[in-house]
Amino acid sequence: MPELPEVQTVVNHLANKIIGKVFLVAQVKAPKMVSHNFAAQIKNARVSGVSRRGKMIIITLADGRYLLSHLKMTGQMIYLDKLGKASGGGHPITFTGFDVTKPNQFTRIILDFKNGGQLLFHDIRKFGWLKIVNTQQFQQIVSKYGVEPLTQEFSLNKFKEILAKRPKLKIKQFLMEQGLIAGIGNIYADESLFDSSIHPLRPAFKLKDEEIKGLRQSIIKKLRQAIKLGGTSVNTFVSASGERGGFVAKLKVYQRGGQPCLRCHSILSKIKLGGRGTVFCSNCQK
DNA sequence: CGGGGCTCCTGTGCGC
DNA sequence: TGCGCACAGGAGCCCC
Repeated sequence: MPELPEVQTVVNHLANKIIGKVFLVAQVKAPKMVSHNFAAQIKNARVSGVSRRGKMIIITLADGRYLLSHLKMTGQMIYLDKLGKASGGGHPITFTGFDVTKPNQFTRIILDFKNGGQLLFHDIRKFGWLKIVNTQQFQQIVSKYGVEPLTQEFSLNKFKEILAKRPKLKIKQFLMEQGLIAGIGNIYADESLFDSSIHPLRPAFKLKDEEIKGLRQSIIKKLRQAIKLGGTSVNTFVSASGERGGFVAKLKVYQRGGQPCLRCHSILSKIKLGGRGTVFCSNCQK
């Protein structure tokens, strides 16, 4: 599922392709996934920027509005050039037997640009969305996100400060709380906790200074590593050019429940925490 | 506040 | 072979 590194990967690709382009027509095959009157509102809008806040994709429009999108679990945004090819040099890949670099049965929204080029929004489960908002709505949405972990703002002091806001929350759930830290989901929460040897059920206020320091470093390290490798392709993630991510080979605990810990060879535990699968090593995460 | 559960949705993989 | 079901889970929502 797309988290900060995967969304950043998509944003990086899109930024190179669609800035300056003007939307022409929207084909909305799944009306629930878009905001009211979407097709009419997107028409003739010019893209002036592509960025990210947490796991949300922000496409800035030249007229002051914003096209926002969330990939949720299985969303994909694919850019096709005027020849209908997914540029970026990626090899075409398939998932559930379908080529993601062309429209298929999971293509929920197609946005055509003037003078060629298309943006495809694929989503098997239809949890993802696209919406157009004005400046005021945008400010309100963005203000609900917590600190960006890959910015200078995410200092050790800042981390301690936000941990103190929710002292009783289990550290894994804390890490996934978008209003506290933006962009971490199930994969990077589990991986960061393993990397820093911290048990996912520890209450935030019980972390020692050294552990907080280590966890912060692990979060930054894992997110940066994943961005460098183009994200993690668990299930259906692909970049905007349809490529799979390379971080999947670096996963140490995620989806490895019941398998040996790569550090101490104990069998990794798997539990449910807040409805989410959580894998950790009960021997080396304390 | 924390915790639990439900909801949206659909493909996959299991047991029988 | 095919049916039924648990599971995957981001995030909003509800209730206790």
